[in-house]
Amino acid sequence: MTQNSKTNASSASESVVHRNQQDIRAQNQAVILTAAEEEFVLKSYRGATMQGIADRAGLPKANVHYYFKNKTNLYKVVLRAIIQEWNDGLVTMTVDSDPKTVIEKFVRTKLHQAFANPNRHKLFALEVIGGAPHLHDFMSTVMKDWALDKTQVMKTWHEQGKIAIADPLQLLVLIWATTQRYAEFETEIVGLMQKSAYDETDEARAADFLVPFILRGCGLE
Amino acid sequence: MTQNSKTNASSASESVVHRNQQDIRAQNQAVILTAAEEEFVLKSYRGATMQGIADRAGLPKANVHYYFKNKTNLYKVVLRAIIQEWNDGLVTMTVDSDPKTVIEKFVRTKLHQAFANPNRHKLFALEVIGGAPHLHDFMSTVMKDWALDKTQVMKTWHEQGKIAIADPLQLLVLIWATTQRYAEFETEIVGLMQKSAYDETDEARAADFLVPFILRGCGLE
DNA sequence: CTTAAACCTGACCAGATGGTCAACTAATTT
DNA sequence: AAATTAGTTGACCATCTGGTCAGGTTTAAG
Repeated sequence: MTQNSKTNASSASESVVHRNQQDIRAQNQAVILTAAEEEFVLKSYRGATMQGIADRAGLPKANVHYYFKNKTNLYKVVLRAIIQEWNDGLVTMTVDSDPKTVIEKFVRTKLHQAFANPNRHKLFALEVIGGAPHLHDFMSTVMKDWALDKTQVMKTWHEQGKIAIADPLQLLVLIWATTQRYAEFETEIVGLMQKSAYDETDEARAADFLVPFILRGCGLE
Repeated sequence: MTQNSKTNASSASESVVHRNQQDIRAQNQAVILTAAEEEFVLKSYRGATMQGIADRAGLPKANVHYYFKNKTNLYKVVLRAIIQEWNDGLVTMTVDSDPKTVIEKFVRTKLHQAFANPNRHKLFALEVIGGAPHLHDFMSTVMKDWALDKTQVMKTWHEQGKIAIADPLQLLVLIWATTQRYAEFETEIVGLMQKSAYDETDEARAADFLVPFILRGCGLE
């Protein structure tokens, strides 16, 4: 796959097709970012090498440096994609929202992201486990504000008797844990399922289990 | 803390107290292992340096090599402690067991381990996320056998109408995810709780939330 | 008290890795 | 089609790090 884009490029140039510079930039950057994501997940920050990323991308190492100043910069760009995805997965919830609807949508959204982009979730997890050295700022501002706002809403729901959860932060942690787990622990779960990779049905199977389970846990449904 | 044991050792030698060799071995190995666990969690395998581990242990680098042949060997010893703890946390469950009792005990045991030894759980998670290169053998034998045996028991429970879970593997994943999360994502959770570390009440708070939630989710209680 | 065994450590080395650069080719502009 | 800008890359280097080792000190055994 990664190899392909290189092969394609060469065969294309044989037929004297000139890629315009915008495409060259976009393509190469994309290939490098994907390669970097894989390498960082597999080897973690220090274990990942620029040479390894270059090999995965099918480009010479110096070319990687041409597009991304240095290793730390490349890593930061990868992290930015994670934060972007996190923001996209937000769900609006106010005291007037229907708890059941909101919670179900939240679980499904997070679960879908986990299956769609496991590597990003793995990378996020690696960061947090290692003390979030590069995400500390994001976590203590954007994420914290969002979380505290939402727990406040859920606390109100509880006071109104709409939900059986007295400590909403615990629920938030549980939902993140259960959904993201499918991405982070892909290796383990896939192994226990006796297969070599998730198939198209696994996200649905997880959702079918998780959604009713969590709603029941919340005293809904 | 780590620093202390060095300071203590020096001040002890001032008062001409001779540590016997068995104690020396045991103490130094213990200090090094703790230091290694921290360093490996914080920096991951490749990022951890023997010098860094030595500094944390308050010993010269060459001394670390004296007790543990090399970096890989030291890492393997640390991993062995993880597997040991995993085995200790097993719960016996047969088709005749009471689901509610067994599940509650399992959750509490895992949760207690998570709070008691967060670093080990973080290290385990780092391994799995990175594709479990060093735990592959353990996961595809011991862990798999145990998990498949237990899902079989739970499947029988379901057929007997004792439990509302049709897909026990999903439940197993959920329990692992929710309990271990408190260790793995310590940084994040502690931050959201607006404190700098877990206090004595947090394990109980997690258990009070998790146990009823999961039992309700299983259709018990 | 002598000898042996275990422990300790500063100094050193070889290999790996991030990063640079000069010379080159390809695309774009004028 | 000349000039300019963008992309490409092999070769090179400084630094970091795992690992070794010789010569030392401390503890234990005879």
